[in-house]
Amino acid sequence: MTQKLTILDIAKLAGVGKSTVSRVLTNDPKVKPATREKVEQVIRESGYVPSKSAQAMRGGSAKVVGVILSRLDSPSENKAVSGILDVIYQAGYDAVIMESQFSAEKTNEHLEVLTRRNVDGVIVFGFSGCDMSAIETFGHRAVVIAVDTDQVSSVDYDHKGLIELAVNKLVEQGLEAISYIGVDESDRTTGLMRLNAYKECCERLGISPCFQTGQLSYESAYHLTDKVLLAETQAIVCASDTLAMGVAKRLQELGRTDVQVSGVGATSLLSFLFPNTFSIDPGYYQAGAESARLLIRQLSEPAGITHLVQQASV
Amino acid sequence: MTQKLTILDIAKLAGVGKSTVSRVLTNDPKVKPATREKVEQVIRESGYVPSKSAQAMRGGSAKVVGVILSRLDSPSENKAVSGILDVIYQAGYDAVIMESQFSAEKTNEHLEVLTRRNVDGVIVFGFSGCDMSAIETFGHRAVVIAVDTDQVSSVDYDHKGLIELAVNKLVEQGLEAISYIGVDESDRTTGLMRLNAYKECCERLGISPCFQTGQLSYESAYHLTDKVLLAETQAIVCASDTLAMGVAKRLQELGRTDVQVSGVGATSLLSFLFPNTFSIDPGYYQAGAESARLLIRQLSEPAGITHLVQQASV
DNA sequence: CTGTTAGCGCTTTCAT
DNA sequence: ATGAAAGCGCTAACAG
Repeated sequence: MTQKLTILDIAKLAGVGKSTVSRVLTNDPKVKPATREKVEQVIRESGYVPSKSAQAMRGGSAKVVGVILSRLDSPSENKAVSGILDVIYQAGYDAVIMESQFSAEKTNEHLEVLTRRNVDGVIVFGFSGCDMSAIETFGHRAVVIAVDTDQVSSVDYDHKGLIELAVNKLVEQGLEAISYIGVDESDRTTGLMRLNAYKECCERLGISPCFQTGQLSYESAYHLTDKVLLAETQAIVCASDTLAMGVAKRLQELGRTDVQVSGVGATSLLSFLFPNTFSIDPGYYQAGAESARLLIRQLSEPAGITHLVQQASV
Repeated sequence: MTQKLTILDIAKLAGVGKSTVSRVLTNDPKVKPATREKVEQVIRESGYVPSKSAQAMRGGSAKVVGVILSRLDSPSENKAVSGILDVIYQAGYDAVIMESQFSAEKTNEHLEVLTRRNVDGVIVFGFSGCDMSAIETFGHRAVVIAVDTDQVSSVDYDHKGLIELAVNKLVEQGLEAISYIGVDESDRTTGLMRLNAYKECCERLGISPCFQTGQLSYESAYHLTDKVLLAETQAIVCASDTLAMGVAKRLQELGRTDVQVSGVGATSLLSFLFPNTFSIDPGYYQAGAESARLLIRQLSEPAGITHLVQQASV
C-alpha cells in the first residue's frame, strides 16, 4: 500500500488549490469542466481515496447506520438485514451491525457505541423485554422492527394477517377442523398476537378452537401435537415453520398424513420434506428493506413517526 | 437529544484543560485521581460521548473491521460472523458488514468503500471465482475464510478431516458399503476437496467408491440418491447437511431407513427429523472467532502470514 | 501532573 | 471559478 495521500497532495499534483479538489469531491457545480477533468484524472492515477473519517468529522454525517439484531443466525432476521443492506448501500450508507442476544443491557451498550460512532441512524430488531428508552433518544433517527411503540417509527409483521391467511387458505380447501400450535403468550408478537388471530378466526368462522402453546422449537411442537390432534382434525396451523417442522414430523410418525400443516417463514425445506404442508411468508426481506427506506427518508426530512405493517403472502 | 457536547465543554464544566479530559478518555495514567474522578463525573452527568470520527481521524485507527460475506442467510457464514462479532467487539472494534452475493465485482467495490472508511482490517469469505488481487493490497490487514492463498492470512475448514471423521465414525460402527453424495468439483472446497477426501478414505479402507455430485441443494441430492444406492449400501456420506436432508428424505420414501446418513453443518434439525443420521460440525463459529483473533493480532504486530485450519467435530 | 499549542484531512465561508 | 483561511473534535508533543 502506497503512502497515504491527502487532498493537499492531489491539489499540488493537479496544480490547483485544495479547496478546488474538495469541490470536485463534493460535486460542486462551480468548477470549470477542464479543471475538474484534470483533478479527476490525477485522483484516478494516484489512487487517492478521501478519508471518510475526516469527511464525517467535518460534515457531521458518517453515512453509517447501526443495526442491532438479536441473533445473526435467526433466518427471519438475517433475511431482513439483507434487505436493509441492499437499500442503505444503494443510498451510500454502510452498516455496522451488532448482536443483542436478546439482552436489553447489550442493546443499550451497543446503542452507546453507535452514538459515539456518530451513526446517522439505527435500526433495531425488537425482542420481548426490549428496553425502548435508549432507542427513543434517537428520535426520528431510529426505526424498530417487530416492536410496538409510539415514540419511534416502526415496521412490524402482520401477525394477524399471517394467521388469517393460513386459516383462510385451509378453509377454502373445505377444511374445518383446524387446530393451532404456537408459542407462549409471554412473547407478545409470535406468541400472543398470533394466538389471538387464530382465536378470532375460529370465532368468525364458527370453528371450535383447539390449541396449545409452548417453546419456539420443533421439539416443543412435536410434543404438543398429540394434544391438539383429534380424530377429526384436518389441519394444524403453526405460528412458525420451526413449529410446523415438529408437528409434521409427529404426524408422519402417526401416519396422519391427511392432516394439513401450515407454518410461517417461507422455509422451502418444509414443503420439500412434507408434501401436505405450506408456509406463509411474512416478507422478512421486504420488511428490512422498508425499514431502511423509512430511516433514510426520515434522515433527510425530519418527518413524523410512521408505523408500517409488512404484508404477508403465501 | 441534547446539544452536541465536545471535549471542550467538558473541560470547562470540570474546570480543567481539554487535554486533561483527553487524558482521562485515553486512560493516561498521569492524571491525579481526584481530577480524574471529577472529570469522569462531569462526563457521566453530562452524557457526553466522545466522537469516534474525530478520534479516528486523529489517531489514524477507526477501530473498525470490514466483513464481506457472500450471503447473510448462509447458515455457515452467519455463524462465523457471530464469532467474528464477539471477538472484535471484545477488542473494541466494530464491524461494517457487506454482502458480495458471490460477485467478485461487488466484492471489489465493497473493498474500495472499506478503504475509504479507513477500516483497520478486513475479513473476507471466499467463494469460487473470488478475485484475490484487491484483497491482497490489504496485506497483513486482511484475513480470508475458506480461500486458498499465500498472499494473505487465512482460516479454512478441514474439508478432508470433515469427511474422514464421518467415514471413520461409520466404519467404527462396522459399516463398509459407504456411498457419497457431494457437489460439483467446480466448487474447489465443498466440491472437489470433500470428494477427494472420500476417495482417499475408500482407498485407505479398501472400500469401493460409489459417489455422485451435483448442485448444493436438497433436490439435487434427492435425485442423486438412487444412483448411489445399491442393495448392499449401508451408509451415505454427504458433503453438507442440505444434501443429507435430500438423501434422508429419499431413503425414507424408499423405506431404506437402515441406511445411515451423515452431513456437514451441525444442523440439529437433521437428526431430529431423521434418526439414522448425524452431522459433522466444521466449527463455523470458531472459525469466525479465530479469523478475528488472527486479524487483530496482525493489526498490532505486523507478523507474517498465517494459515489456520479449523478443526471439525462430530 | 496539567494547560497550551499544533495539527489530522476535509469542507466551507470569504475574498479575490 | 478558485485560493486562502478558519475550524470540526480530538490527541500528542511541549512546556511548565
